[in-house]
Amino acid sequence: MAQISLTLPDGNARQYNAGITAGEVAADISKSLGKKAISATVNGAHVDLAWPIEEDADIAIHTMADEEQANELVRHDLAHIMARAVQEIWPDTKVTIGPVIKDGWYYDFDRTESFTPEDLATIEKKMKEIINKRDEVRTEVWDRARAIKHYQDNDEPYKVELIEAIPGDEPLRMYWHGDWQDLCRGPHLQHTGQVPGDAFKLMSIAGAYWRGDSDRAMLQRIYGVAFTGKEKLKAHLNMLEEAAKRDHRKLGREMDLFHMQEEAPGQVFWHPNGWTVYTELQDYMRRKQRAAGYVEVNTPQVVDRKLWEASGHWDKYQEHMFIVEVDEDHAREKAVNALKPMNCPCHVQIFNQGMKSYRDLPLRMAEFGSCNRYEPSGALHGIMRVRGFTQDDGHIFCREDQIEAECAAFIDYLASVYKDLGFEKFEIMFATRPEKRVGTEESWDHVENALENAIRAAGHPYTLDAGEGAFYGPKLDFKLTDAIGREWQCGTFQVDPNLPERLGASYIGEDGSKHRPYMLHRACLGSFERFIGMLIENSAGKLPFWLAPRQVVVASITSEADEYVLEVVETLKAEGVRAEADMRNEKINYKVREHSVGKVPVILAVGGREVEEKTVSVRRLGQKQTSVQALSAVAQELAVEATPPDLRA
RNA sequence: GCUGUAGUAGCUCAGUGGUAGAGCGCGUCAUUGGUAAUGACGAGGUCGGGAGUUCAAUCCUCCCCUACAGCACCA
Repeated sequence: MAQISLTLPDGNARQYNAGITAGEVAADISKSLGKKAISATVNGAHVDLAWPIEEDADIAIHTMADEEQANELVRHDLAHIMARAVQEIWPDTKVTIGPVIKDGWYYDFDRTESFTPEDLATIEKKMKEIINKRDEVRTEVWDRARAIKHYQDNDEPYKVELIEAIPGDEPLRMYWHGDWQDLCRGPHLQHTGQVPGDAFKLMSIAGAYWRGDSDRAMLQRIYGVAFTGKEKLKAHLNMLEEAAKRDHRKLGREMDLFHMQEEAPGQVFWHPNGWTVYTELQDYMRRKQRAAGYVEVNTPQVVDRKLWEASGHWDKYQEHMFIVEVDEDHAREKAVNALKPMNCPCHVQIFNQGMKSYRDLPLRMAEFGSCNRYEPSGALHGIMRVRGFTQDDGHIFCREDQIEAECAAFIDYLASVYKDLGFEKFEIMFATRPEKRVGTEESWDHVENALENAIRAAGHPYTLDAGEGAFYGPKLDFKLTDAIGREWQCGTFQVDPNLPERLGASYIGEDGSKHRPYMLHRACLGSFERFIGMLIENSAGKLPFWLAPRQVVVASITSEADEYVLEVVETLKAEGVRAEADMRNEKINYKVREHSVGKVPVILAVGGREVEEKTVSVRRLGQKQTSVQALSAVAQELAVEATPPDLRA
């Protein structure tokens, strides 16, 4: 029998007969490792302990202490165990697929009856029984024909389809958890008892399309989360609770920022507090973009379909546009209009007015553009995904040789804005040509190269997101990570050779003849609505002082201080601080609680002593201790904090 | 849009085939207090909309709207 050499992570090599399994290697290294081992990585591939190794390889044996591998195995085995539990309880259920995802797994089932939330407890109970049985996990390699026959005989049509879709004719791996069998790539644990029975939880049931295709059957998906230990599960559930507390819809109500109602689905009624945040942010962005060399414009809301036909949007997005037709009795002539779903075609109209010279380029045009899109009802989510929104939109008309510098300048601009708003780090995704696209391959090659060179030149790391570009051109997407680790795509930078062509934009070059400009679409916040929603969730409502809608409440402790309360408020207002008086006949405890719930960053309490001494008792949101300070000093300090970051000395 | 769940007072929610209840909030009065809820009293709802079954519907059935979770979508 041939000898092979297996190299351990510490560099030591051991000799074995070819065909030895990783489990046997583990047991050979030490008895305890043999017991604790759960899987192995062989030449970079994560495999079962029962997997035979036929040639020289690097090998690492994993135990439950190897978080990454252990989580994968636990979640993967739980997917199988759950599917087995479901089929044991409801034998007429058809199985499909059940992959591992972040924090857990899901499994999609086809069953006539709907699962109910109560069913989850039943399934969980059954799963624990299976785990307690410590059933062996077996694997066999079958050829395709046998596997297909097996699933046909067992009336599992989805599995048949899956096998038929696997390219090539390599043999398939079949796994058994006890008597229950599934087609699977592996790897798995050795027996069901290795899965921690107290570190998983079934979370929810939802519909999901078979193979992610909305034209195909709707299956029932059950989601679960799982970890290697129950403390980790607990920590995860706490995190979810924490996230729920930050929900912008809840905070939006508690802080009296905005509301939404049935009569205007997907549109925001901004209340005074929320609108203060909005306008404060908009004022900031206006200063920033002016400083970055943009000219600001404004364009119509209701635009004839002819323009959308010319731009190509009518064809592609008609169903997602609000169509506006004036009543025939009133209209002088019949016209079909659409609420603008985007600003780009309108900006080209401005560009097209008069002759442009190469000397005018790059022309950076910005608009706080209000757009309306008829988003599918299921897509709406608070103020994060709405039907009426305002983008911090901008289009740069430029020559090809200017793309690189404009891209670099935009990344600087965006980094500076994000930093001011409390996000030090962001990620760049480089999205390339999608399947459905316009333009020639040469043009795509060209523009993708130009954009990639531009990011490289900007010296920022990026991740390739192949096939995710816009239909007209490649793009960069900018992702922020919030305080509890969630990612948000906000900024974008897109190169578009298509729209200037379609809408006939041109400039006169140095050579005296007409040329096509490139159009760069870019946004930093994305939309004010979404970004504010994200800011609320990121800060759990504790917005930075300069953005906080109610910055200071001056609360009287006794009515004797009322006059002084007003004086303090006036002093602060004169310093540009948003201050208000609370002289209600309530106890100070009550006022402190109410304004704390309302996320007011600073409460200044004043009673007899403060009136005497011209001081205020300062209480910062979230802090228990207070400090008594001179009014003048506090006013100066708060004036600095109230200044937007770009205006600070 | 699809699957599922839900909609009762401003908010959070209980409840019932015989036209509704709590806590908070709101109003009035008393209370003048020292950093996350002072007390008493009071007002407030055609039970999401429409149709049907029934002597009788907030409750049962059907349709619609909206929200929530996920999927699909996101110029």
